[in-house]
Amino acid sequence: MKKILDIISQAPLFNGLSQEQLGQIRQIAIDKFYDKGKTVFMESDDCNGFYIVVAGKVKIYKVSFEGKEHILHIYGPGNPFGEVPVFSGRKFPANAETLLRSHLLFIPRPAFVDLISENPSLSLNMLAVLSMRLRQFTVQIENLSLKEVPARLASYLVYLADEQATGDFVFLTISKGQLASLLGTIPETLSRILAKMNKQNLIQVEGRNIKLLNRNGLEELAQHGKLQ
Amino acid sequence: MKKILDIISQAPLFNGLSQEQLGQIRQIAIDKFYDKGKTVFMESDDCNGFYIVVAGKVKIYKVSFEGKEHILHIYGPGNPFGEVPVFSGRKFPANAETLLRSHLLFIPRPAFVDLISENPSLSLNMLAVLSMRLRQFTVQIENLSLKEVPARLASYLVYLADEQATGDFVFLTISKGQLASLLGTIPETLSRILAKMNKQNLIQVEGRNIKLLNRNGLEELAQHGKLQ
DNA sequence: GCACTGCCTTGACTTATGTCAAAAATAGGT
DNA sequence: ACCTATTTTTGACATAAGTCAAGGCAGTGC
Repeated sequence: MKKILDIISQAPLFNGLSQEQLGQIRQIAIDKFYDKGKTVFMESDDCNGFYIVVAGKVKIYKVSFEGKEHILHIYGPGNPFGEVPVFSGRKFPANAETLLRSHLLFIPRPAFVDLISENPSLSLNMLAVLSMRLRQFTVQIENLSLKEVPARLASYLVYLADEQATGDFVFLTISKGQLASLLGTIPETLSRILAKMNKQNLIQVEGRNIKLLNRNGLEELAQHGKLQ
Repeated sequence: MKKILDIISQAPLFNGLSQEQLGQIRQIAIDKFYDKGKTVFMESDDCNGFYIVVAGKVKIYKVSFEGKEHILHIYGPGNPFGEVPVFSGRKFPANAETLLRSHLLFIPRPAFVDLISENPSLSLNMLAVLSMRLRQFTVQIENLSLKEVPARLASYLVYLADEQATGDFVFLTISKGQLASLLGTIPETLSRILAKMNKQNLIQVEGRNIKLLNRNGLEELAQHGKLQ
């Protein structure tokens, strides 16, 4: 119990809330446990609340008519997801599935709406979370429509290196197939591009460990990038 | 003055606010007038407030390194834009430019944050607006990564027909070049696809007037669409 | 009426990326 | 350690969509 409060208190959404307010949130939250590969909700399901990841990993994704899948986000501990229909009404806009055995908190809509109406700082936090999402989507759309796959990959690798703060070593926490889906492409294409980057001494791939050999080159590629 | 209040009172953002609250908003708002084709803000500009369209039309867009442009939204009267950095801090994530001579309201950030902290219904409205945007972006990303251009165009035409509620007649309020950019493609490709749809008796194009001849066919194309 | 400008269309060509199929490598469970 | 299932890589091929270039059309102003 203690631990859960620790995790949610570190989430941006609950940033700066008092112990009492956090307690209120814990009160209305419902624990949910899922095995790996389980569906949390499906696009067009009715929504009566949203979720927060306590432990594990969840992918949010869309599926095309032909069954091809595009991953929109992958969320880990501290991240909320599924909030959109809480405020816009309607159904979930995408699907959610666990990538690992996961512990989630479910926050029922009515109680949360009450809470947010009474706590300006909570509503400002939520506005900040949604705004950050919009910002990320803007980048995703830019990438998809204005950049080619090598540029998207380069940009993702540099982003990962910064986030993991492990110098020039990057570890993929998801499979390459999932990475392909996240970048809006297919495993074959990703594999070929990784091989090319390898050959050009931009990176050095060993399974899920990737070493960035030429950060400047990658950053340039991320911006206006062709890869011969 | 009266008219402006009418317009903003109809915006979803200010839905259900009292006359007094609307008055408060009008008080902090600053009128701005722009000729056609003027820049309202640029990506990475600092943000100290957001805008609402009173009259005219504004495009929100991204530009690639090579200068190619992708339109994210086109907003008309009643629509707010540029709110993201108000809540997430940081700079504007995209560019804004008027497509027509336009009258905008500028809402300064500090005054608005005060207002929203004191008005739960305003903050819930704002959450709803941002959530709707996220929903739209989800669809855009799905379209860009999982559908081909003919499907995106078909889906846009059907959407327009519904929105304009003019039966099977659609009028493009933007140039075909801009439509191409909105669909994430280029004018040449759009032109060719329109010609193909014409030949297959799905639509009948006459300048900016398009008649939908086979709505079912278009809807099917929008979902799993190949166009031979 | 005529030229000018911007927008749209058409054609020939290139290319990035997807598809299909098979082999190779890796991971997981017993 | 072994076997199976999944993931990844590689190859040959197909194709959607971009590039470049030229011509047509439409509206505007002189």
